[in-house]
Amino acid sequence: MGTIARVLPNVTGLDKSFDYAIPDGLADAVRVGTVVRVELHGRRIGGWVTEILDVANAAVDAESLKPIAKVTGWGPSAELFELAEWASVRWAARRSRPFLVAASPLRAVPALPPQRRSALALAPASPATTDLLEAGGGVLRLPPRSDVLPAVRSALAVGPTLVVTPTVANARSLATRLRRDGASVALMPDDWAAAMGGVDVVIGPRSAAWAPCPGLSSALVIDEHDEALQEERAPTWHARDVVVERCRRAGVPYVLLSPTPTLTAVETAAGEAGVVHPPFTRERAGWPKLTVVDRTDDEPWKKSLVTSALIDRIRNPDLTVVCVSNITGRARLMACRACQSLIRCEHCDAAVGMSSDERLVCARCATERPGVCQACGASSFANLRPGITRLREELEGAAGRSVVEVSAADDEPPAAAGVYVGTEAVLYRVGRSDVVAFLEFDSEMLAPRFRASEQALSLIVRAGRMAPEVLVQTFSPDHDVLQAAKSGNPNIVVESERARRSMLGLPPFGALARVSGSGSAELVAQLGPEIQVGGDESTGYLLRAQDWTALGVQLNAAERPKGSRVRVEVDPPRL
DNA sequence: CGGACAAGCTGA
DNA sequence: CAGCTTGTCCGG
Repeated sequence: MGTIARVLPNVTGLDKSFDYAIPDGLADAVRVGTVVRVELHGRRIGGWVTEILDVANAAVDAESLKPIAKVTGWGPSAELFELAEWASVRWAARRSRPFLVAASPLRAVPALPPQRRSALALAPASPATTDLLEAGGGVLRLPPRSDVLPAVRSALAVGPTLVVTPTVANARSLATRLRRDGASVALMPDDWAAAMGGVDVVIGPRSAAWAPCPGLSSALVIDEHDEALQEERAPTWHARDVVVERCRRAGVPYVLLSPTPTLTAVETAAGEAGVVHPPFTRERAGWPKLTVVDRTDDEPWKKSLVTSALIDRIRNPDLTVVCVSNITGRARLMACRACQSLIRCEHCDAAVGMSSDERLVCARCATERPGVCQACGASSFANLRPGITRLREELEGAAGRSVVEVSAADDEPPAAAGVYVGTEAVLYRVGRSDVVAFLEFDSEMLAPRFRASEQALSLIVRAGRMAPEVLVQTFSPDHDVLQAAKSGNPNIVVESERARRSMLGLPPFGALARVSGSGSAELVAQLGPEIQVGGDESTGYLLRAQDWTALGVQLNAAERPKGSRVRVEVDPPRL
């Protein structure tokens, strides 16, 4: 007798469900989502109950099945299994396991704590959020220096709210403030059990898009533009897209908050209430003062990164200045002092830098040769793009005070100083300052990535949260990104992106994936005519399709040759 | 995934 | 033909 449980093993490489008998004693403890242990092929493995079957509908009777060996505890609810199925197509993951792992507790949860929904109603503090929620959700555009707490309070006044932030630190600080306000909060991933038991707010980083939230009444994504919301490794799922789909399925509103919403967010919200923002004068006041240093004004022979505007700031002992340069110690550009020609690789023609032992090493093809000019044979070179170390010395000379180099690799917080220099990582490692200076912002704005404009504007947002002034050195002072930041109107970038991407069929107006690694040629060859294929196996194939479902279905259906190491990145984060 | 078992290669 | 490697199949 009894009923049958269909169990999906939590084992990589095994994408098949198996049926087990539910022993009478466990009948109450086993439901869809329950985490169990079962015997399979002579070993004990963990898994999720994905379905409860009636004996009448099952192919075999319960007697001939092995029993569930043990109930480990609570797991994801039924809706999240369906959402995981959807995500496995959307990001061509083939299996839903990675998503179910994100949706499951870290440790066994044998019993749930009691519900802790607070009776006290927090006064809604953001009328714009309340309006958006009533209108079915959308994008809330608030300038860089504004607080998102009122928006969260307005959402949780309506009912249980799911909040996703880019980092754990963001989530933790918001959680602390919400608790101080008297709300019950589950901070993910640690408070999985409390979240499943029922609280006012479930909050956490990216993976919290999969957190339990019984009675979900709305969901918020904080800093929707932040790249941390997308998983870097395949499957490259994006928390924003998961939250939006989850809300649509649950029939509840979502709010995407950002000073600079992505085109994807704006297009997504167009189906709901669209974009809401404060009056322009108020929005503009929340953006940092943007100082644009036009480097085309320089004398042509003096293209120094240390401009007079920058020197003004770093010489001022009252100012803390953070300098951002994306030149790493290795990426260099050199010219012959004798004949002025650029030093290139003799094999592939790429610009080469000099190694510490005075030899020229090509970063592209690894060809090495002695430090001699290929045009005139001289052996004295000028460093056109110095590494950070060299730049630090140059800045220190100009500043007349000590300059600290900040690198991403250091574990220690940087020593206190008046001037810091480093790659983008410096924006994550130094706290408050008076000026953030991007020494060569063109390499951000004009980077060969299709989201370069959005990413560059989001750097200004980050800088603007650190400092009241953002200084940008550029050869393109009229670029959309700078217009948008200067006027506090990110819509300038959204509109130019819309025009460009709709013409080129780039996301969100088309689906894009990169397939690379050995065996990708065989995989790509199986795709139907509705998928356009570019590139080759050495550089990786670029796939385009009308929509994500068409792309995902085909990629998941294609067979992978044995021993292949194919990497599939849907909506590749850095392309 | 990891065990079972079959087919292929090697050496005396 | 034992002894070992390599490959394919399958699990409730």
